[in-house]
Amino acid sequence: MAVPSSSIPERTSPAASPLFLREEEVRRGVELLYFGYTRLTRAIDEGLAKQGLGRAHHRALYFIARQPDLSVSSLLRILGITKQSLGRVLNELADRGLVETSVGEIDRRQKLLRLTEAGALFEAQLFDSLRNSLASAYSAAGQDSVTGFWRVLEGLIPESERAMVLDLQGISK
Amino acid sequence: MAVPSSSIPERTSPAASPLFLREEEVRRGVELLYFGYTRLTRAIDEGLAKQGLGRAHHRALYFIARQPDLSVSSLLRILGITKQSLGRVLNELADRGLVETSVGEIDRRQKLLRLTEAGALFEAQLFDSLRNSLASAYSAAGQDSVTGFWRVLEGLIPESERAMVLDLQGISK
DNA sequence: AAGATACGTCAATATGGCTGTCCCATCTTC
DNA sequence: GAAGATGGGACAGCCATATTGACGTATCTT
Repeated sequence: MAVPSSSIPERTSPAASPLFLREEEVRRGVELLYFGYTRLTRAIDEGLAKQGLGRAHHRALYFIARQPDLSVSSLLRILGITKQSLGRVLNELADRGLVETSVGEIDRRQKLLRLTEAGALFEAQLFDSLRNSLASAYSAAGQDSVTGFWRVLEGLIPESERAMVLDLQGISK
Repeated sequence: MAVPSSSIPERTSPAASPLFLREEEVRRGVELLYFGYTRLTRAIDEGLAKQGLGRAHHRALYFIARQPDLSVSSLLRILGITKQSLGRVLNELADRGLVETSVGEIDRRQKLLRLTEAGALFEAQLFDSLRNSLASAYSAAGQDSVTGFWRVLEGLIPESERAMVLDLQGISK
């Protein structure tokens, strides 16, 4: 048994005490999440590299595609990075003609972000790669598994942020 | 509907054609994976920052804890990074007295890695944070969901690498 | 003895974050 | 209408983590 497990009572069954899991169940989740997540993004990295872009650019493209005309501050809230970091990314995307902005109608201080035609095409290409990966994983696992997959992941997101994520998905819960 | 979805026939039901998912199901998976994964690691980042370490160090500590006396090349294979990158990380961990090495008995060229007592203690602390997060997500979702969660994630890992991951977990499948 | 392998190291480079500071335009409030 | 809050942008410098390429040494295999 691995050294750091010494303090964990392995005899405790998860059914008896669901908040004190056996180490193997935790490690399995951690590892599958790590490898699953990195493999999902790996395919995309190649497409991005061809354009001299990185994962940060994809995240911006992705969420702009998801919610056209969202404001810079909304995107900042979603990504959880600083204004400066996002600023660089957005400038690079604008330089390449993938993203364009317009002045907010309600609040003229706001800049609303959306993809150009080229940007939408590029994002769609990257999205295809995500769809292919997820489609094969979903169909190999079956619909019930997919629901469980979603449920567990939702539980990993702190209460305070869960609403934001579900909002993105149009879940008004 | 988001711009890049234009090429996706939303009418196609996933049951009829599981390999051509509706966009919303893909986006939901992508987003939950992104937010779930980053939130899981966020808690750990704080503990690491106190010691002046980063996520890369944690990954090394984690897998060394998981398989004491594993070789440098095994760790390289698991992490999928370059020798140079790992070298720096291991040196920093050794400098802080968290990791120690021994010469391989079978093959004296190998260096076998394991945690010192301090290293094991530190890794156990970080692991606690992982266990807490996963425990609450698992128990909120229920055992069936957890199984589905695992199944989908396994499907995200390419065939060629799946054996390596399952090996870690003692699944000889 | 020759070649492959395990490991380490020097050097340069890229990416994507961060902090701190300062600025301007616009909206809100008093 | 002035004061302050807010949305957005920009400059400078720093840090962590990864990369490539080249080279060196000890050890194992053939």
